Amino acid sequence: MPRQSDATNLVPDASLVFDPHSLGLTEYTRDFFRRGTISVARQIIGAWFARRYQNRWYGARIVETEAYLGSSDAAAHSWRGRRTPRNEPMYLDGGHLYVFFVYGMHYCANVVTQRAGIGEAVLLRAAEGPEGAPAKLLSGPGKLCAALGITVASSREDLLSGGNLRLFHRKSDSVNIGVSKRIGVAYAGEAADWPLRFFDMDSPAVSGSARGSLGRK
DNA sequence: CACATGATCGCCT
DNA sequence: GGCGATCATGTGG
Repeated sequence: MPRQSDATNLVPDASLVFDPHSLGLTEYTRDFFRRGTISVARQIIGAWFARRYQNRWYGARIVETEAYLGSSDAAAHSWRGRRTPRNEPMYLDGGHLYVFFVYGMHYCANVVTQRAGIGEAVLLRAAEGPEGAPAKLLSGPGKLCAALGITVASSREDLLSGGNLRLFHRKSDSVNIGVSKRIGVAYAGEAADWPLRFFDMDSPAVSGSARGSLGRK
């Protein structure tokens, strides 16, 4: 058995197989991701994050995100303009993926926003699989990556170059969106209280137990 | 339901 | 050397 950190291209969960085209999904344009990070974080609630693996598509509907606002945001890896080998993908053009490894065992996936050199991104925190998938299979950023088999091997990938990772949306979808402070960033001073977490209030797959002031069980 | 804790390791100071 | 954009499991109310 390989150690976890050696696993770089994992198999997605079989329950996530789906067909993007039969669902009437379309892809975003580059300009969509080059806009304000908060807008992108809100608007990709309800979008489908998809990975092609061995000629099949696996995907899940995003139900929870967080915005990370670059150099002015003490919770962001790009705080004060910091650039390291790990966070370098944050500075790619909007529409790329930034994946990092935390707590010695989990991966977290972000969609880069704004233009190259800015360093902002949206963390994908939770999603729902297609019908039939276990309700809480992707109910957390680490679980989301595990279920889709995403690791740092996918960092730097472009969601808009016809590759194996993409983001789809359906034009007419409307979602009841809740807002709260971000999870797990208590160290970040006043930025810890900024209302930058967005979630589908009607989804049972939202991570943790706190679902905002209107939280439901 | 609300905490508390252990697991585990790459990254940065 | 310390700690983290997490998760599962445990305890107690």
